[in-house]
Amino acid sequence: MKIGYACINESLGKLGRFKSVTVKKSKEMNKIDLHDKLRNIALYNANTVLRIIKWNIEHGIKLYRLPSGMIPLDTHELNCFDWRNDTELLRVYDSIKLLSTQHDIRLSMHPDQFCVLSSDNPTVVFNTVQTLEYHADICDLVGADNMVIHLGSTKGGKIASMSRFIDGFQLLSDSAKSKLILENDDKSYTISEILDVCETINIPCCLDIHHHNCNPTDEPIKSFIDRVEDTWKHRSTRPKCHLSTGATDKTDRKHHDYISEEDYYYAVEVTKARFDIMFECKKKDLSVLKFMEN
DNA sequence: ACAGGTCAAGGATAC
DNA sequence: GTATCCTTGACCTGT
Repeated sequence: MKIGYACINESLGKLGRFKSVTVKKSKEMNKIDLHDKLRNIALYNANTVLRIIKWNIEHGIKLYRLPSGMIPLDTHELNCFDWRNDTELLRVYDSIKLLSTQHDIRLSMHPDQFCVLSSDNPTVVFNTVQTLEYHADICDLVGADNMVIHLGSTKGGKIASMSRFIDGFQLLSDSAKSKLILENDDKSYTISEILDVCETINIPCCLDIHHHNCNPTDEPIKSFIDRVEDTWKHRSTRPKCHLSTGATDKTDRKHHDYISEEDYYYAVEVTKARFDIMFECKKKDLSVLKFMEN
């Protein structure tokens, strides 16, 4: 069982953070300057991931999520940086892959809220496919095994939306399909509904325990564990769950700075210590460290 | 050095 | 239909 965190590393200070550029700023720049800026940021972000993974190795942390902004403006029409063919950048990605493989580090990604495969707007679905393909490419280059998203929209009802999601999934490349995993959310789709979709299209289900507390099912969480585990069987990876502590109480959708001991040991118990646990809290690595000392 | 405002993208909700 | 919030982090501007 591995535990880990997402994106930022607090211990490294400024060196554990990432760079970005806004569309607005990019529009004010000439193409050559913008190209250089995008390339520099992409290189900086890749080296930051490498730096963080080295730090993770020193501290025994073997689970880590890369940020979505590895390539600034990734799928935006303004992007003039041919990152897929940049030898220097690919070399850094390769170092990440090599180091992670050597040290048994599990990597993942999490495309953000704008990725809505279930949208009723074809343009949104088209953009989502582009974004998922971009994430899948980065996953391949650094050796990440999965990318997790939410089911998304509920327009026209959940049944119709789940059906749109399944249709949207068919638009993805085999590479993206083989990495996509689905997570229950804190407002709309419960673990039960997510499992139905996962079983239909044969993709793994990522159980978010805090989301389940906010958006529960009639049945207790433990009754879903076997089904969740079964969705992972066809991939050669351990099941994964997300864990947060509510800012004020169990059903507070806002995340606390740290994961509480109570929540952590509950997650271990519920998943029978057979799942990797991704911490989702503000203090990132600092929270994970608290549970690494024993 | 620090505080506050701003920023690509979708969706839900309130008016 | 339009405004606003959700929510996070980086960056910029003003003090």
